[in-house]
Amino acid sequence: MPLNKNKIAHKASIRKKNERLILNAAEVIFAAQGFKGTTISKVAQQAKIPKANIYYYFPTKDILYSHVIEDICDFWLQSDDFFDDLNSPAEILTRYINAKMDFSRSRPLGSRIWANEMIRGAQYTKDYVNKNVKNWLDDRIKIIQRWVDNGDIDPIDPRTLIYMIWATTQHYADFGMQIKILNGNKQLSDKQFETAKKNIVTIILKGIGASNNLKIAS
Amino acid sequence: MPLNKNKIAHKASIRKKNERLILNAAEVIFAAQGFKGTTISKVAQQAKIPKANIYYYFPTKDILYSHVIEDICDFWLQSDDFFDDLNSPAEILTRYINAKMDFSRSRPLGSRIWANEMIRGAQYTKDYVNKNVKNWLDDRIKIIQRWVDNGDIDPIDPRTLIYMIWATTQHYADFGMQIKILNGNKQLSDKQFETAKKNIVTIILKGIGASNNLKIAS
DNA sequence: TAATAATTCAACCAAATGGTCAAGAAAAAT
DNA sequence: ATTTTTCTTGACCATTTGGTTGAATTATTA
Repeated sequence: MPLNKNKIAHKASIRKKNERLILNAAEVIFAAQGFKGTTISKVAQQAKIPKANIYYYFPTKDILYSHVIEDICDFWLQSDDFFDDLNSPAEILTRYINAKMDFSRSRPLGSRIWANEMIRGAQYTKDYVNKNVKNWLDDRIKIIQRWVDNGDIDPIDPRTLIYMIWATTQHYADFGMQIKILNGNKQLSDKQFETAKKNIVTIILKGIGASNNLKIAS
Repeated sequence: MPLNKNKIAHKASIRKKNERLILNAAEVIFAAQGFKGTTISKVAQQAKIPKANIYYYFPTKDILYSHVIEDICDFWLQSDDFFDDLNSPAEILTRYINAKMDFSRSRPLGSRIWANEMIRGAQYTKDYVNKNVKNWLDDRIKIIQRWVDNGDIDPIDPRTLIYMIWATTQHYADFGMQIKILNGNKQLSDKQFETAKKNIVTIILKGIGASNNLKIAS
């Protein structure tokens, strides 16, 4: 039955396609309006399908929201991989900061939804933070602590460093509007954004004493 | 008419007292639930007064919200004063960062409401950012640029530095719940918080080359 | 082709919510 | 003491919103 695979693939494709359509639309609305501010009608409008259709794929608003959150978490696991343990502190941190900055620019919506979640008390994300994020963080803390113990970098608190990187990089997504207004109501140009990236990397690397063997970007 | 002053004072006091009561309650709810998630009933419950009473002092939810925002802005003008131009870069930035960190710890609600505002596109705050915040920022940029030109600090982009400080310090307010969960579900202790403050100051000062003539905190 | 399963969608419903009102209680002014 | 003003509050209303239903349409299978 060589057709079987195709049939299944096609069957799944209508559902998958529509789920994706709805999730993308929902991401836009949740990011801009928050959980309560998001109505299924607005999502439907954004997705250009009738409202009842959304309920066909996602039985409740809560379920839709958790799928959006899950989506975001899946995506973020990628950027986390940029923080490996194969290179020098300076190389690893440069890569990680740049990756997080690029995510903030190319996909700010997820970051905003996440920020909203945390502000509201991590109601839907407590478990995820408690498990995945905490594990990830604890691992990186160990890595950074090893750098400190080896004398590769200054004796800084690893946790504070990570928070600093998260805060600074995600600021460019979460506070994009503020940055835009303060930039004369113009989105940061590619050049401005690259300047920001370079400066952040430079300041942090030097700040923790990790830039010794790297040329400072001019 | 020596009583006149008293009368007015007293007259004003009932209103002022209740407005304050309501604004404080509203701040709690707006911070935790966002604009749409806040209902006047919840605010009333928080303030322990009947709902209609709130409408007596604040005719609409929007008006109540803008008063809360105004309140926050007024308060923040204080911390801005910590960034003067009378001392060395290291002293000024240390003072400013510490002040912002302390605000994040003692009054996180305002920061969260502000973050929510920015995420949602600064709908109620565009003018304020465009005027007051922008002016303040442009002034500080000039100050920092002077430091750079004088060779007091490394040649960094002043704007990026300020954003870094804002992001990092406000992270402790906005992402308080995340930080708590990642700290084993315990709020940061005073000692942990002081460690964070010290580390942030140390990393930033060294990162911009301003710590030359300051002893590094141990 | 006939039957079955998956998908679309207008119309509907109950609960929640922003906001109103009018009547009574307290305070202030005369 | 009484009139006027300010303040309080339960009851009420229109709109919005999360969610349902059932019939029509399209796709899949036998």
